[in-house]
Amino acid sequence: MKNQKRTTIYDIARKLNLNASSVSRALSNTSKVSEATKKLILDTAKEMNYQPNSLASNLRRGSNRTIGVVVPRINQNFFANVIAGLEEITYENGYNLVICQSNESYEREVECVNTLINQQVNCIVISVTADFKEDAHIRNIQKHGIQLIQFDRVADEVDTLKVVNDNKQSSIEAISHLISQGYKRIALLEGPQNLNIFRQRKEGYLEALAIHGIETDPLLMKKNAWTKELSVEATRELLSLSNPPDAIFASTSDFSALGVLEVATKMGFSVPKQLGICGYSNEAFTEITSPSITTIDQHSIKMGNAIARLYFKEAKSEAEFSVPKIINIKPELIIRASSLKDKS
Amino acid sequence: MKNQKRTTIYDIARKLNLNASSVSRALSNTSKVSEATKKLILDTAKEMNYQPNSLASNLRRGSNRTIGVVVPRINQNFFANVIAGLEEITYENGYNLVICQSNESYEREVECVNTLINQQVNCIVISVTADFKEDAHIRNIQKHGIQLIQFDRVADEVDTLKVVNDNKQSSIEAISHLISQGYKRIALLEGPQNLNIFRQRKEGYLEALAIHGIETDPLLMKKNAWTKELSVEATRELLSLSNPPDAIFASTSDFSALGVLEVATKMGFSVPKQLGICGYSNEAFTEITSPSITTIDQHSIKMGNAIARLYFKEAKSEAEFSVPKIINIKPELIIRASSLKDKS
DNA sequence: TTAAAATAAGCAATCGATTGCATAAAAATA
DNA sequence: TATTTTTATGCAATCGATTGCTTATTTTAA
Repeated sequence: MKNQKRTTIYDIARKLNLNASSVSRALSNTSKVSEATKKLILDTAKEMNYQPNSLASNLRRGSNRTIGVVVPRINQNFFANVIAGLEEITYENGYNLVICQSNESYEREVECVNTLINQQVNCIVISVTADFKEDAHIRNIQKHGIQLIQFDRVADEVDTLKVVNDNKQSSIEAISHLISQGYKRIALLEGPQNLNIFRQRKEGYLEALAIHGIETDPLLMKKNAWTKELSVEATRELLSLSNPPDAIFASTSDFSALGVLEVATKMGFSVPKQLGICGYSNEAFTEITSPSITTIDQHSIKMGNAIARLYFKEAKSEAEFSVPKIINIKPELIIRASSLKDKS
Repeated sequence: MKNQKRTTIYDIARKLNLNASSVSRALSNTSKVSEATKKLILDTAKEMNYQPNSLASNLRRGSNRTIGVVVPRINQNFFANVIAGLEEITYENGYNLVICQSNESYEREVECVNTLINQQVNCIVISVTADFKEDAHIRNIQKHGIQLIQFDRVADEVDTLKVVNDNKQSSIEAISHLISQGYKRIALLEGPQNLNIFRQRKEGYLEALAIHGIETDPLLMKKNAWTKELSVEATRELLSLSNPPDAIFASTSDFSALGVLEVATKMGFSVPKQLGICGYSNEAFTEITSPSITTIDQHSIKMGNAIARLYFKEAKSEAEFSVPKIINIKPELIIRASSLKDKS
């Protein structure tokens, strides 16, 4: 069974005393085959359990109806959802997805990209690693005439199609909400600043404070607090200050926010009365913690949809496709108990 | 830029006044090329930004170093983790993953499988839909000489490599634990019985009760309660019985268990004092509900690893690979507050 | 009945890399 | 120096499907 030979169009042609070209035409249903032989060919194909060899036809046509995806982690909620959203639309269009994960390693990301280039995918959809160093591999995609769409974590300086959240705006909304609830000393847990998304969230934080005439305090801005562990650490330091914050914006993730909540509870700060909390991503669990956590929904599935639609629109238009174009998906502030000082 | 031509080995050969075969040999680093020309070729390849065309070489070699995966939903925790586990090992071996989701639709599953067959993947890894009808498409994979590994939700009657959880055993452990805590009327939320995993979990439930000499009560076994909504419904009915259960085993998922918890709380049953709860899958949130939920961890990442390792072991052995072989991953009962009657 | 038009089917090149076989050149041996 | 062995390179077929061009056959029009 291992070395069983597959049926090819030549096998079908031989059996019917026809030429392979006729079989090909019958199968692809293009003109120039009589109805009678077409039926004959289709029946024999089914009978012989024929399955077309995509490798061959893709090689010939120079396209393989495939979109390659490179993400840091497949099993991270946000990325899994974006991929699900992508899959929905690509499937409708008869395309396939090849998925790679860079595991937050720059070297591995480069390898993934190269593999996808070799596979001649029609488009590469990428969200770069936190470990991002150079953009040569990204530019190389374009050099090979492959459509490129960056999303969420993007290399700003490369001109490509981009689908992003408006991180700055959502931060502004989150902070404004906290301020409107009466919180006055708002701390920030930052992510690595080499990633655009974390830079933008910080900008939003700073701008919101400025708008409301609140002075910033360097003591309240914690760098690199982007895992639950790091966040626990940072929160402990913040809450030990002689003048501790009365709210914490965990701009990196809901996991960080969860860390904040745990430490706060342990240290006897009541949430939201003494400490307001806002996370980021709207992970499923934020709804069921006590108190539930205020957070920002990134509409990840919609984002996936938008990326795929962008590709199919751009790819089908004959226009120059390299016109830089940025699609902004508006995130949504989900207000829950952890930031409702008013009502507590 | 759109129609930019890619560099091929012929371009390199022409530039160096060599034959393409030498270029190919130099690049694949097989013998029979002098060190001098090899260096020359490699340098020119880099200079010309050459990327091999995998389609061509795969066609020629008849293999494309790719594993196809078909799962019901990419963004479901369990599957996302299995995929992550798969990816880890396949990457180490220089293979790629092509991922498809069937969206719990049988028709779509068949399509996915066909696409993967056409793509000549080396192996198909599949977990079937709840909507499972016939196994012709699964058998077809084998007919085409493609390695096949089923996992978790498997079509029992097809002889293939399988990687599964011991669902029956884990159910027995869960129920035994509940009994040991003093619960006496234990209800079961079942999943669709056309899926092996749900049948096994039910078997385990029945067997555990039998072992402990507890009679079963048909009123306590709720069919098809496998989403949070259905589970909420079922729980409401159960708790409205004149003689309600004192524990509920949500064998379908933690989401169902969450539904149980919510209804119980709303109806004034205190958990775990009056009602014990056990879920399934160890979703992240089970740790942070109040009370936290007892559940069963399926070791999903390890499962993905095991599947991939199985393939690479079987694929490399020259032995008949179709020997049916089943790998059992032992799930682990994670005991949390929701089932600790003793201490409450 | 014959010429023109339309249709059906075959031929052969092509996509790019791989590989068995043949040959030329260099190295080793006699 | 002549002969054998080794090494490096070229030639050409191959993987399977697609497609422009040609030829054979049928249909339609004159």
